[in-house]
Amino acid sequence: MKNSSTKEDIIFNADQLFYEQGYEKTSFADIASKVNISKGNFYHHFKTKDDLLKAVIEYRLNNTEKMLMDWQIKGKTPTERIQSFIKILIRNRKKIKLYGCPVGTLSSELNKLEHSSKKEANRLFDLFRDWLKVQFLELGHQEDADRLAMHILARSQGVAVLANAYQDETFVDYEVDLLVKWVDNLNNLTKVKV
Amino acid sequence: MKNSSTKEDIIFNADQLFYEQGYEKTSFADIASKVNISKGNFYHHFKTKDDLLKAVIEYRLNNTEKMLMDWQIKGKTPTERIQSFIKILIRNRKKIKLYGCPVGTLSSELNKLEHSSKKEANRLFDLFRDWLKVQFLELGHQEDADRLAMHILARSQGVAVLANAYQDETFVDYEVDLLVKWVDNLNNLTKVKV
DNA sequence: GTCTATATAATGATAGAC
DNA sequence: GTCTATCATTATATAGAC
Repeated sequence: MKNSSTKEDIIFNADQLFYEQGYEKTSFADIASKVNISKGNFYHHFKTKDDLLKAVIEYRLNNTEKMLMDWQIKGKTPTERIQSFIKILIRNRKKIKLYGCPVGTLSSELNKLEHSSKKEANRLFDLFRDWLKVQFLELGHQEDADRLAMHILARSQGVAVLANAYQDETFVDYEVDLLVKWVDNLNNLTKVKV
Repeated sequence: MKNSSTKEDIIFNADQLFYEQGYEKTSFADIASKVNISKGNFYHHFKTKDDLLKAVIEYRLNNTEKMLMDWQIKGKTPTERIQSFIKILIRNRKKIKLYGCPVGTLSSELNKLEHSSKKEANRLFDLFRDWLKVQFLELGHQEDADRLAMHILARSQGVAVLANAYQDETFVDYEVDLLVKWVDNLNNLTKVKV
């Protein structure tokens, strides 16, 4: 495990650079200089740049899974858990303002590149989608749980795109309020139904 | 005007390629082959690639302005006009599914590249934002016309990102329905108020 | 495992003939 | 205005010494 530290360093820094600059724009030279290794050393750990991307996506998938499990434990009700998701826009708004959503922007880029890893990158969306769906199912939305999950995902993506375009953090706050109210409203309707 | 045809050809094809593949990924070779000119000829019309990007953005700005003026004339009420905007998601859903929103994806890419033209690219958002704001003002939303404009812009962007990620056109239809209902509801509330 | 040196291909860009 | 070279630079990737 000791000698895997450089590999982890590469993944960690590539993850950041891919987010901040985009995958295409980020060169091995960029990463090598940030990790403080030579470009040659690189290829001992990853055969190609695509290979590195795969590792970064896997890293992100793991981190996301951990985060979702954490939310699952800490939120006492589905509504509370959904709000953990919504509030991520607030928690990360500084980075979202600067670089957009890491999931959405990578997806957009890889889709345009027709990149072989685009499917894997979109699995990041699946993690959120499936997790949200579970919450809506618990709230009693048997019929449209997936639709509601997609809706809330789309709303979040839209907020990220515009916060990034306008470099505007306060816009995030306002839209998050709207989303929270939307969830509360859903919850109330459900309670009335039941 | 006759000899400007090649220049226009370049802009027209670059516009498409920047949308489909992204700005960074699209090379002069790509464009030259599509326009059927040599790479050398290129530099007679544009000094640099950045220069070409500026021309493409200007081209898009002009087209967008024309489209908005057209909607302004053809829509008889603000609600009808806002729906022209929303329905663009339906009209362009095939391309949105494949490449996302041309405005949003260019904005995201240029923001990550810290490109000198990012401000100009974001003016595309401004055109829609200002136009939508006018409609909401006419609907009587003096206080929050801009907020409503941003909200509807964000919703549209979110739909585009997810339709692209999931290569799903039907999702667009569903979200467009929700948006239309949202506008109708606003309109009714306004009428009641007045 | 890490380095230096290098191969190779593609990119944006230029020079100059026609 | 368009073409055919060609250049300089950068990118991914490899070879081989340590």
